[in-house]
Amino acid sequence: MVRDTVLTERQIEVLRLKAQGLSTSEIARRLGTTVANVSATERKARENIRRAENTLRLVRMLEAPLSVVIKPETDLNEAVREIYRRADEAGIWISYSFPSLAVLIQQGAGEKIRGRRVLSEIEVAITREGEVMVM
Amino acid sequence: MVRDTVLTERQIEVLRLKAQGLSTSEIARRLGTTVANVSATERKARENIRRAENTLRLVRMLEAPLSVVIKPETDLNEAVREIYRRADEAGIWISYSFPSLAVLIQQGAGEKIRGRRVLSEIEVAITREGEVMVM
DNA sequence: GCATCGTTAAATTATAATGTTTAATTCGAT
DNA sequence: ATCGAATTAAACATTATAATTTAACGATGC
Repeated sequence: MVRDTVLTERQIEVLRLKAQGLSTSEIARRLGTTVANVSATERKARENIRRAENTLRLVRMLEAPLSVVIKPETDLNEAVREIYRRADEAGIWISYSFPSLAVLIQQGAGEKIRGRRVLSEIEVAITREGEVMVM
Repeated sequence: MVRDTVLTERQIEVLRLKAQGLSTSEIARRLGTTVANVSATERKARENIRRAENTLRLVRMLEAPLSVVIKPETDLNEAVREIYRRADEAGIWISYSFPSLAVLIQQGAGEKIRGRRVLSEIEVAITREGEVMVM
């Protein structure tokens, strides 16, 4: 990894040629390999990019100065109120309105919330910048 | 990798405990291993995080709609003017002043520039947002 | 139907990264 | 100077990921 990224030289080369508008078969011809190979390589490259994004998000969460644990059986509205309260105590200004924060948590929690009821424990991280993330 | 990141479970665990303020030896005790092991694991974790950052920067460069190639023997000031000119043509507003752009390029180019003289070819990518990156 | 183009799956080989230990080293503070 | 805490290096076994091929599958246009 010459550039010190999570992509291999091959993956970078494929992405570069794709970005230049070349078709998969053209890239395959240039690199002297099969279309299937190029396609698979591009796929892995994009997986790695997604992983890199997830990594930075996780790190932000780990570094978050405040984490709020929502217990099972809590109502979603109560959970949101709790988050506001705790952030307030910590002197952090949440950058979301009540409804949009509720949506954010509902989506981030996935199966851990059904309707407005919290089914299993959720950990919510709040960054210094008021960003809210579900762990 | 449960969270689909470039970090391993072990690395995440070490980072989490570190973020909670535990000392290396406390973490070692908890994880049932040596201090050296924890230290090395944390180091690798941070390397991976840096790689993730570099990856996203590279991807932004690859997706950049404009790339300017600076030839050897060019004067740094001329290079900067060239970048402004080409961005202008492409309807992109460079978000840097002349001097700060010169500094940015000088730093990004490393050994490729000595003083104000470009020694070997430099490729500069310009994003839609006017961000400038040396490839 | 049948080319064309691309994606996906499975299997294999090659390559690279991880976790771990031991020992040596660095760094601050006292 | 030395004590405690942390980092680094070297070496190894283990595990994970990459690249590649072949074959099958899925669209899309004619």
